Amino acid sequence: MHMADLSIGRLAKAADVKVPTIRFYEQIGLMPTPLRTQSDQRVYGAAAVQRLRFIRHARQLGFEIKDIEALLGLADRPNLPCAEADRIARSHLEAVDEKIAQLTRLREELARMTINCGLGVTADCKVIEVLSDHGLCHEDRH
Amino acid sequence: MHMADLSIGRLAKAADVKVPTIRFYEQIGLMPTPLRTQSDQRVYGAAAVQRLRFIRHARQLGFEIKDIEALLGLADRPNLPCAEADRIARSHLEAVDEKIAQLTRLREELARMTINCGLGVTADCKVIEVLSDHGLCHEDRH
DNA sequence: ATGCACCCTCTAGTCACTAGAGCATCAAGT
DNA sequence: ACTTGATGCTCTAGTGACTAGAGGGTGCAT
Repeated sequence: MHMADLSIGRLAKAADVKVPTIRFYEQIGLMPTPLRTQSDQRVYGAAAVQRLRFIRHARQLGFEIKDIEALLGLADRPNLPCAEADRIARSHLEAVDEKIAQLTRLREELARMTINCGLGVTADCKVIEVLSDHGLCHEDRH
Repeated sequence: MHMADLSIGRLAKAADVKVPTIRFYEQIGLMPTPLRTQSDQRVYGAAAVQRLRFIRHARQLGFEIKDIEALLGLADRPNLPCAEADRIARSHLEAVDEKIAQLTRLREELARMTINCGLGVTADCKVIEVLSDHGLCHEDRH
């Protein structure tokens, strides 16, 4: 065992990813199958830490695993033009913008719902009322 | 068959919900089991349209089905104080606010990633670079 | 009578994990 | 050397909210 070698638990700490998640990534082929000790325990090197951190960061940014696979493939071939990575990131950015806009509209509706509520009985409840009658809703995107 | 009665397909159109989704809601008990024709087809009345529209609107607002069940229960008992409905809506509003804040931070990082990218090769790609080295990321919430 | 849209049930798949059972192994302290 | 507790292993099944598909039956218009 090399000095820099890590058990799955240490890798998990080094990349801040849970142990079962690492095994799951291996199962779906996102992480390569590692070497094993004689007693069948996984052994990882520094490259695994790099790769797993990349994955974790991309997941936190909301990239799907398919996209991460593509990005990892690109990162491994530094001579390719980076237009593809850019395309993936830009299309993700668009999706995030759309999501923010949608959540902001939603927030307004929720705020209107709760602003005059919490004191009376259900019959006069703004929350129930707004949910019951879509015509009361000021949102026009659905 | 009453004049106002609807097949599942007509109900789907009336509430703008897909047919399999209605059957799914019935299966999990969110929609009541409807009457059937002699040939086993589901028959719905006006109440089903109301309920399904309520569900659809609440889902669009991002409420979970558990919450919707609770809200439906409250809507059926108009004499209860509406504090509970208000509590559900307010806690959902908080979650939405948090999500918007999170997505906004994320958006900034993505925008920084893509702003100088798309022209060179992968080795110089900002997207890959930022994902590879978390230290380059300005976000502090992870 | 023929076609076509609609309806039925049932199973399995999606996504990215998470939880749990049941067992083996390792590291540290006594 | 022994024990104890953390960590490791595999495997299956569950989550949420649907969605897709197989394989068939029904309703209505031409």
